[in-house]
Amino acid sequence: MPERADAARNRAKILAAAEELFTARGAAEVTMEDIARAAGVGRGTLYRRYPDRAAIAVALLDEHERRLQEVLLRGDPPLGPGAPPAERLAAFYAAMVELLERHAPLVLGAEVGHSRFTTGAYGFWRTHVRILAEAAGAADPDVLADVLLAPLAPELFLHQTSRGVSPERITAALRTLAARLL
Amino acid sequence: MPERADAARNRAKILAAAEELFTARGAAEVTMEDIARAAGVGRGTLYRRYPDRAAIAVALLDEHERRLQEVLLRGDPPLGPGAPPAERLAAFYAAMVELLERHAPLVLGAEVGHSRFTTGAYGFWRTHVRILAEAAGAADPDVLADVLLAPLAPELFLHQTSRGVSPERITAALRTLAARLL
DNA sequence: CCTCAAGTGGACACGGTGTCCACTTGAGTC
DNA sequence: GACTCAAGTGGACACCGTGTCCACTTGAGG
Repeated sequence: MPERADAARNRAKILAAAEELFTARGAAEVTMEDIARAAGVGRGTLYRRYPDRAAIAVALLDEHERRLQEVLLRGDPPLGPGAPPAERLAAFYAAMVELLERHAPLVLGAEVGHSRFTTGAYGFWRTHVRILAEAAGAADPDVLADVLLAPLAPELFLHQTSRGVSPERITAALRTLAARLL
Repeated sequence: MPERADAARNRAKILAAAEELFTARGAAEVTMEDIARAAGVGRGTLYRRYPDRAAIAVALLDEHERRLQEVLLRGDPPLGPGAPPAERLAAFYAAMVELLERHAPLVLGAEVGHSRFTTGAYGFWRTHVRILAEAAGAADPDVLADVLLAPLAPELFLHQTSRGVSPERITAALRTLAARLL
């Protein structure tokens, strides 16, 4: 059965309020109660849908990530299939940096707790990179995939940019990483 | 003025109790109150020295890290000065993986909050790696240093080992990383 | 208009945090 | 060995965020 009209309205209010708060203050500084109040909704209503902040951040990110995942699977090269692995990896890095740039607070919010590696998205990125590593004939692609994804950790991205490092420099460094390793 | 005798005794009790609890349950599952009780000490006494769990974990790690830092600065090659950058980086990776293997719960505990990059130790590792990158003539060593350190994130290490990846495989993957990039 | 399941919201109990302050204890002094 | 007092101690307290629970409201289909 479909969602009731008022429920859908509240879901939208919650997501809008949460996105606003996350980007304004950073996910760590936002409580469930803040979100409920900002959305004009009771705490019970909030918990009915989202067990914690991470779930809300994941919901907010979902759309953006899905789009990138789609392109990786079926888009044009070099992001999509067709280009040599090293170039595809470099393109993937560039896309991820851009995603971090736009949604870093959300990505970080999605990792409340220790969720980073257990989230569905990480599994997807991991598989993608592992397949690239395999295609390039790398030794132990399974471990290499994690190593290649490590520099995309959102805390690192935030730390670098807060130190004044531009996203472009990060992308450039990752491009050489891709070129050297695959 | 030096520390009073009872104070020193309590500090020792606190550190011993904390180390035990951290390794037994993982830092996230240990409260300040747990530590105080296990050490047979009041909460006030605990807070007098350590504002939070991270401070305790840092104190516990300090000794181990100092030893490695000493070797990096003044030990024999390839860890110490003298060997080519790529080899020194590989040796550093191996030493860090070993340190993670032995003290992963502590390293993770030391990162409660977002401290990873603001801790003194990270700065040291970062400088070390940056100098190696410079010596190897890499472009933008400043950014590369962070990228090269990213695969040593303790959460990643724990995730990998919990998936059944042996520390040796991790070290091997990092060795090729070092060889290719410097 | 009626019904009832879906949805709502706030009260509540719980657990951890960090502070505060009255008390105790150790170490120098004579 | 008694005296002094700053350093050190510990537990009571107030606060905050979490997650649950349940009596009430609301919307959609008959």
